[in-house]
Amino acid sequence: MNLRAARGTRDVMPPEVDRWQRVESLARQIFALYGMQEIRTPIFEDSKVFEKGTGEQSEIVQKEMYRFTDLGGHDLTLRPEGTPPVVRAYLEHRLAEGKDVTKLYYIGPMFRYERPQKGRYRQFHQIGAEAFGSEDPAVDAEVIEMAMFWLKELGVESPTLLINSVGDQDDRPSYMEKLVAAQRTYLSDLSEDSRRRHEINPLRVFDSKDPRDHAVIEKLPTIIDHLSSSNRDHLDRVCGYLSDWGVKFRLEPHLVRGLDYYRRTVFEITSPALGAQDALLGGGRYDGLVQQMGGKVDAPAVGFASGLERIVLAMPDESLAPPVDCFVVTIDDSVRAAGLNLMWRLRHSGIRTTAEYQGRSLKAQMKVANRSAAPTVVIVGPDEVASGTFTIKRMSDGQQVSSGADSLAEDIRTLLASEG
RNA sequence: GUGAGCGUAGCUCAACUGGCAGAGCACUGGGUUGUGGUCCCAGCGGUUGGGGGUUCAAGUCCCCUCGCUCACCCCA
Repeated sequence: MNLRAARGTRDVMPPEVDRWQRVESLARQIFALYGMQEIRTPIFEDSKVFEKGTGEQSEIVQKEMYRFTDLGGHDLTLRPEGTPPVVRAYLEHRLAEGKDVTKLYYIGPMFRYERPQKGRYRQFHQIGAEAFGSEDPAVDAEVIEMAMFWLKELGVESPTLLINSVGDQDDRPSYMEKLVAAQRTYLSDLSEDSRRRHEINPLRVFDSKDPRDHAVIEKLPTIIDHLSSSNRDHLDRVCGYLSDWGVKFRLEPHLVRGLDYYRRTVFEITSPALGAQDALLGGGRYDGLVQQMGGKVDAPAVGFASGLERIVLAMPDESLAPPVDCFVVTIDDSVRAAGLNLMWRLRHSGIRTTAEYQGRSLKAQMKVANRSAAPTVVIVGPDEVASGTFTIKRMSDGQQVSSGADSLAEDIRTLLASEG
């Protein structure tokens, strides 16, 4: 085997692709109920979009980007996440200058150069949603509730919603001082990785999976206890709406996000059906990002991104529907053209139809039909062509009925329906 | 970037302390006229991931390399 999909990429083959289509179509359907509209941004952007948006110091920009110079000398990057391109488009098309709340969602591939493992690929796919232009906690709650509604309709296995607030410029700086000071006193008890986090991004110490760190983490001050009164109120109101709308969640003071732009509300939805990479979806409020990316004034915003590979992993197996309704078999070459003609008519009457194309025997054609999972077979032979009456066979029980060329589609539909 | 495990037929896997590469499933043909699935018969299918070494002899032992998987890390 010589050519293979590149490391960290994979083909989504039938029938798995049915599940992907279901995830996507249900997202479109449900997000529309919240007034969301789709945006399609380019797969690659000027690298500055991610340096300014994702953050120059972030792990993603530092070591995970598919970054290249094109033939014209432009510094470009395959998008590692969806939010910065959407913000860029939001600004480029002057949406920030109106007062309306803008709700956008996107579906598409993202790229990060990481070691592949369960639920983690170098090309992966996200569905994300962003709401710009309001700091009403109702919008935070609405976006979260929408995500939960969607996952519930998809039947994903026990999604768990975690919520926290990471504060903003009013309360975060003084909290960070306390946190760093506290971490410093326990420095020798922390793992090497957490000591590094302490230097680069102290909040992420809370994310450590190293058991040695857990004891220290328990003793560190949490931001939720140091929120300003207005940020505490914002969080309480988000939680209040969620409770009103029947969304179960857990307040998790240790929840932090990897991206630096989050302010106030952060949330994550996990599922036990996954491995170590158990976050199905994550997001939060990112007031300030619009301005940081060049907006004359800021537009507050809140959104999330979900990983499709992970959602599909967490979905239940469902019995797959047959890919066709009918299979046409022809007894010999003399009736081949008549058979193909019948197939053409069926398709134009809305019956999904296929046939065998290797010129094999009737028996072999029947085997192919059986393998195709087509629920019905139309048999075309010299007698049928002469009389204009064809035989429809229902594969589940072998029952056969005769039908004229004009009533064939209708009779197939009847047979399919009576099967239940 | 770090660590561990694993690479044998299309798939799932066998092959004792080194001794003729196998099975099941799948696939192809047949079991007498124009009917699939179950059953029976026959058949196709392999540089044992690749390269080197040790040996009379390597799927098996050693070295290198490539790939896959899981975890760390990162995050969706």
